Amino acid sequence: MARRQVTSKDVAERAGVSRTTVSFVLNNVPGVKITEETRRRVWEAARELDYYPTSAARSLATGRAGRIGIILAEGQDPLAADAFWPGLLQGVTAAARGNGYRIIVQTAEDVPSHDVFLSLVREQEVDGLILSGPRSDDPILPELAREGFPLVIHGHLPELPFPCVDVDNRSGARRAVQHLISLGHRRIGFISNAPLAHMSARERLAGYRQALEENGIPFDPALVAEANFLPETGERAMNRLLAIAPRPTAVFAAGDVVALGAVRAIHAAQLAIPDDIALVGFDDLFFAAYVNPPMTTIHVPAYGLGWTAAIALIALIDGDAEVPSVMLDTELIVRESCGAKRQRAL
Amino acid sequence: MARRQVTSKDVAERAGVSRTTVSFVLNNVPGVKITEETRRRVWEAARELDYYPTSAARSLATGRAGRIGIILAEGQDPLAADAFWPGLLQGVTAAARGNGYRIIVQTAEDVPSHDVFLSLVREQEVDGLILSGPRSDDPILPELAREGFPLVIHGHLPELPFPCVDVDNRSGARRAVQHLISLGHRRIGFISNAPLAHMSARERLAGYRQALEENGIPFDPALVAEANFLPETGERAMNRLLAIAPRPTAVFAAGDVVALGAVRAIHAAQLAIPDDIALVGFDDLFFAAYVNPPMTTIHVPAYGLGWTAAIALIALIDGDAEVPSVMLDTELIVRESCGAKRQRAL
DNA sequence: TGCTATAATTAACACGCGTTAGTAACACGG
DNA sequence: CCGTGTTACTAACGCGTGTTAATTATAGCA
Repeated sequence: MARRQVTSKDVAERAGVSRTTVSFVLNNVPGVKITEETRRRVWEAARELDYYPTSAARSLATGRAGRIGIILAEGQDPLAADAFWPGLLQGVTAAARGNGYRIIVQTAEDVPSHDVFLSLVREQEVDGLILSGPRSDDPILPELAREGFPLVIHGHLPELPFPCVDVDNRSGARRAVQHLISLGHRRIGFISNAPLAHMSARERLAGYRQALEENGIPFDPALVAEANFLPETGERAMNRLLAIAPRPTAVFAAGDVVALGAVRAIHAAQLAIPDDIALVGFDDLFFAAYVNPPMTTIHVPAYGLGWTAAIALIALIDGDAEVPSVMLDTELIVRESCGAKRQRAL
Repeated sequence: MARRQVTSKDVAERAGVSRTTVSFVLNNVPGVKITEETRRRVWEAARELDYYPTSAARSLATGRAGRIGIILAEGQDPLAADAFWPGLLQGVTAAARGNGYRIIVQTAEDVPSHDVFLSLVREQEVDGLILSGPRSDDPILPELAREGFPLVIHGHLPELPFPCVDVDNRSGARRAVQHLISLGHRRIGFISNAPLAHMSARERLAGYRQALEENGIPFDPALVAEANFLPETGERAMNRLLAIAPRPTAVFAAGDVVALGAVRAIHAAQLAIPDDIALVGFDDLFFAAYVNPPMTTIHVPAYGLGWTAAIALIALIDGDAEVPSVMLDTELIVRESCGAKRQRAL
């Protein structure tokens, strides 16, 4: 039934050479002289026997696993986190495959994060690790930093010397608000994606303020409403903004999920988007194109984040001393909710 | 910097026993008599040295990788596929972790699928494989079947002897249509999620017909419109149904993605959901709760699919001769688009 | 005491690969 | 003829574990 294991010894015998020569040829070891004829015979024997080197043996001999791990933590925003996984994973996979690495994923829902990944490191299952949304208080991280273990953070963790890969939240927010301003709005509300204790929320607020400032619009704290990941909190935040007189003519909701709640609140108030209130979101989660009206939002390059993180990690594994943190740029996706298309049509 | 590798030899020396004893104790090998005192000393030494067995060495010795692979193929429906990944992965991960397995994921976008997973099998990187949305024409699959390689299909592939795990599309569709019928509808349109060449589309259509039949409603082929994964195709299908006189009072869109297009078409025709046309979708993709109006749909248990597939695979790996295919049940999620809540409120 | 059975432990091998240090064959200049 | 290189290869070891077969200590019984 199960086919007999083909080893390099079999290939060696078939080609009439030693196992060493087989290894040299198949791995294309530089600096060893082997006749072209011998090389041919080895390759042919390997092909005929359908030889694949056993990964465990190779790992044991080389001391490298040939795998990188990625820890996917949900944080408090399962909806958005879920929406990012596929792109992130594809980016990591693509970059890793191009460099001969496989991917091990672990999801960390509620368990203490180091339970999930420490054994990966200690058992040498992986050569390096990408942490997406880590608990910054995990006591293992400083230890791994001291050991120089290759590790890349997706997100933000400045107190440790690991390279971080993240999207440029501030410039993205600035871009969104600038768009609204250039459409003529001057009274623009802000709904945070999360409590301001979160770095991403603070950064997006900073981008909002920066855009206002650059256009000489005074910042009004009353126009800032805090939401907390879930659509319901976005709805409540929007209702608070709607109660203000005069009402803002536009709102930047710093996360598509909370923007969904804002949409609901606006419709419940019998107001139209974008005619009564223009709306711009953030994240470009994949439902954004399909809600009513289709949402103008800031696209976050999930695939690019995964790719970049993997490339950075591989550089670390290869021993590069200084691998810099990276902030990826965002993109404004203009759909219907901001009113730009309608305005242009006039 | 990098800490010195701790081997079982170190543990043995520290505990004053042989390496063999260490292995016996730490692996809790049954049938070997070891003094309680010795056991204690070994465990203590292991703990003090922070010993973790190297996975490559263990794999080489045992012949088992301790990993299972999952191939995520997009098929022609990236939107829905993306929405399923996270739940599927979490289910697989949870079941695998509980049984001491790690997860290797490979995404297969456009590349020939066997390029993506054949080396995983041949290099013995994984003890078994879960294929999500495989190309049924891959010539490697019959070969793996002959070898008895542990493999589970997520989806449908009856011509090969692998266990399949899928959702019960027919009973789910029947449930959706039955719901509309029990709300009083008798003229119900059907929009397929995909061309009827696809098994899932045929099964969902069969469920639709079954529900009609069970309620004595004659089947009218004119009320069946074929869509093709994307929202635009759902929009076109809906427009065809809207052109029929008399207009259907309800529509079962056999996929949430095409249902989005249907929503757009209905709104474009200045009709209201559910007042003019009631709508039920399928899949419960996570935007379903947030579109306008919130969509009544059939929930597909992505997590459960992953869990079940992993459990089946582990049974195969453990040598169970007959691992049956499984069809998981669906659940009707009643929201606004079907009109049930409104009706009840009257 | 002497013999046997059992409990406790270990020496030695296997897993399949990469790799270092070495060998044999041969050419070449003097 | 010797000595020195160079080319083309191989013998042998190490990686860190699991496991089989053998060995030594301990108890039981006559």
